[in-house]
Amino acid sequence: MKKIPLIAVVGPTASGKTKLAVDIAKEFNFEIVSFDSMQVYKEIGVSTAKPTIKEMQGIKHHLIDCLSIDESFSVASFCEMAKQKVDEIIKKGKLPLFVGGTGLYIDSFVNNVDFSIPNNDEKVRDKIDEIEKEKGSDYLYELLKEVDFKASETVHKNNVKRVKRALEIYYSTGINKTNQDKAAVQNDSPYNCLYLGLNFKSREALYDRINLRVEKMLENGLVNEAKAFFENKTSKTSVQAIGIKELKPYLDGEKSLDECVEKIKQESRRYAKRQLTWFRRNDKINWFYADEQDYESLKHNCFDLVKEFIKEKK
RNA sequence: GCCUCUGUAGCUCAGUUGGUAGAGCAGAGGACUGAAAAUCCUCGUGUCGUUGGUUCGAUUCCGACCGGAGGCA
Repeated sequence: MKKIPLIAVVGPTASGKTKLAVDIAKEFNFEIVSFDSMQVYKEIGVSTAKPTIKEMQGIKHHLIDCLSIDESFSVASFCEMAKQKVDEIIKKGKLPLFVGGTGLYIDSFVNNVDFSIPNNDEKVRDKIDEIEKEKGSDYLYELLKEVDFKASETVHKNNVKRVKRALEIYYSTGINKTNQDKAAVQNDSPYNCLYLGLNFKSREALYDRINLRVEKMLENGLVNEAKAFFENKTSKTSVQAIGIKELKPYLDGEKSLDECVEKIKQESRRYAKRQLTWFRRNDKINWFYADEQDYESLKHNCFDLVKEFIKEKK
């Protein structure tokens, strides 16, 4: 069967993905689908560096502003929503252009990971938390060894969040994580993805951009956005947003604004580093370095790859 | 000007009763399948301010000098 072509612009935060994506979408009449765990939230736009209406330049953007901060989000929901969007776009005779920074999301979608078996259960999770309180996290790890020895070898003992998740999978379905993972990736993917990776040869250059962008966020009302955020009901997903959570001590009068802003910059830099670690292991990514060539030539190099990619598919 | 304290990893500081040193943070690399902007793992050689002296041997003791903080004038 012929595979559905997808194009994805990936890269660390502040590398310039938004602009490049819009330019590509304009050139080829694509619709943009965001794969970003935070840009889905309506109420937070400054901290998430969401594209403005002006930056979108009339290009249709999907999976931005579709949730409220009191709703939680997950890879599974993402894949479900993205599938719907991709189907719609294909039906229109167009192609989707994925843009974002949440590597897990795009890879899970492209590889068609199966999330159809529900294996998350609040009650089970509460029960596990209770066991942890009574007997400690080392005990949880011992349980995991019994239930899923292979997972206990992969998941580090100190990574309590993952230990708990593996136990949750087993206790809510009766099938352990190792076996479920195996089944989830068995399906052949209906997609063929062209990855365009945006990065900087100089880490320092990337970090300079990040720092500068945080300053711009402040000018654009980051503090007010954070203030409003904490006045509302939030979810365990949305509270993770960098740029918001770091301002809490300032809003509570515990730390100076400067201290908190420094923290935002630092957390953003670390986030960029983690993103790079994730993307680097994907050898399908075609990397472009924004500090090695000027934007116009970079853009045209991307256009060439895209042109070739969609020609093959016809 | 005199007195006291202080100068050790990018930062904050331990430490060596004299045998050339180690934590936290920062930083780098890595892992990652329903919270992923999260969570976790690994990695520490630096003229121990400079310069003389004592000593087999000094970052450690002594002197001088140069920074920094405080006190007295």
